[in-house]
Amino acid sequence: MAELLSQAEENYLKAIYKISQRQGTPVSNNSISVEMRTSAASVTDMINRLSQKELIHYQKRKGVHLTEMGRATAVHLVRKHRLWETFLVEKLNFTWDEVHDLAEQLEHIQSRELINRLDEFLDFPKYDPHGDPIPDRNGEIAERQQVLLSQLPENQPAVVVGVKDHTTPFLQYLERTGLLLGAELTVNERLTYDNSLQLELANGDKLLVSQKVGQHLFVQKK
Amino acid sequence: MAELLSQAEENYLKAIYKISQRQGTPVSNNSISVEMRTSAASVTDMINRLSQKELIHYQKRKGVHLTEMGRATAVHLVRKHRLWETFLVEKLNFTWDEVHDLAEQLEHIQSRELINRLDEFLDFPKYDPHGDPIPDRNGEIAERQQVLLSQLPENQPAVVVGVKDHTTPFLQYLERTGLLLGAELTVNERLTYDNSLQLELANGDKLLVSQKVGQHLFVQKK
DNA sequence: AAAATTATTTAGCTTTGTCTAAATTAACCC
DNA sequence: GGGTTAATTTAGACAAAGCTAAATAATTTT
Repeated sequence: MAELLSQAEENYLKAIYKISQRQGTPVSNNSISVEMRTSAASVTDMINRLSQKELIHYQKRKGVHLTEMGRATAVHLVRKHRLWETFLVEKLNFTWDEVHDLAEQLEHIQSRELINRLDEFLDFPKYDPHGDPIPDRNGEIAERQQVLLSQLPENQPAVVVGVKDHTTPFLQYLERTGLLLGAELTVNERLTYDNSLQLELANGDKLLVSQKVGQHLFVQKK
Repeated sequence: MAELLSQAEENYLKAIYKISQRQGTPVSNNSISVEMRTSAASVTDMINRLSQKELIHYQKRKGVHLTEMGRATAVHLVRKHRLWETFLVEKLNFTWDEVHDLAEQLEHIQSRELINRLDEFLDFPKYDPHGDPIPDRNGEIAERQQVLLSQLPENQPAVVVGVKDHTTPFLQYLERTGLLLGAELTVNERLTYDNSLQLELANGDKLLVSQKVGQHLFVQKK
């Protein structure tokens, strides 16, 4: 699938994959340079190297998209990242807001066998601690029919299944308010003044959350 | 203790530490280039960089020795390497001859906290799967009064506690013959013709091993 | 002690991956 | 449709880590 790629090459592939998931394809030089916090000139260099290796297709000044091989490599990186995050939280008791940077390092470890054994050790988890799906060893990704909390109809029971914002402050907010993965809730009322949401949790607790929170939490209807 | 070192710098420190353990100090440019399988010119370059950072002391054409900081860094790398090996064998069911290369990668992951939690997860092991001592978080190394099997007096009961040769063929030889860590044995007879050893295991099995094997197995008297 | 061998350093080159500044091309706006 | 702005590429530099070949120093041999 992939020869030996440098960490830099892997990071670019991941960035391109991430952007294309968000904004579709083709992916511009500019969006990559923003995502990677690097100069546009560096991106041009790397685009040439990755094209050379047939991991991406590039049309001058048009933008980039991943080849099948590039996509598979990116998906495998995502698999590694999410399995390591799961390991760190489940086995080493890190909290979900601490694990991202560590997983960024660990995802570059080269060994198919290691990852497959880690997967088995963790009992083949389908989702990571943030609710993101973990690609299986064939690159298949379990998609879930989830919806943003902000789009949930009133009085529709639902379960929290993921976050759209992975930053520490948001994760800590959820920690404090108890809106963790698996929490069951319904929207009692949508307040039109500022689009905040009046929630009711399974235990009867009521909680008022801002529009911003509603737009960053994924829920699944029950 | 250590600022951020590159993997190359870390590998050189480890090599210097390893050689100085084996052959004492100072460590020559040449021995480093042999150990690292790299050119003497590259070693000269790196020696200059590491001196600059005060990780080693160097006197032109005399040789190198680690500073306190350099030694602490090397010991911490050894700690990481051996803890990861232990993890791979104990938790992911790798065999002891498979784990070295993987640990070489994993030992460069930068996080004190990760290693301390891994240590705890593994229940603070004192020795790795090859019987080598694991430095604790303060860099203390449990030394053992071990002796080479070839130096064990006849009829002195002993336990296998470590290997001096970490290569796959040797480890697989031990696997096949049952001479694993923890095996109890006595030397019944030393055959002067070729210095091979007639062993008797705890279960009564007899086993003839070559001089070479005797010189690569550590045992502890009972 | 001179010659031969071995070890070390220097010089110069290569590849990665980064940068800034300048030049070019594309896109947008009035 | 011409001008302004934004995006992209080119050119030229730099640092890290490696290499080979040549020069120099140290050690061993005879």
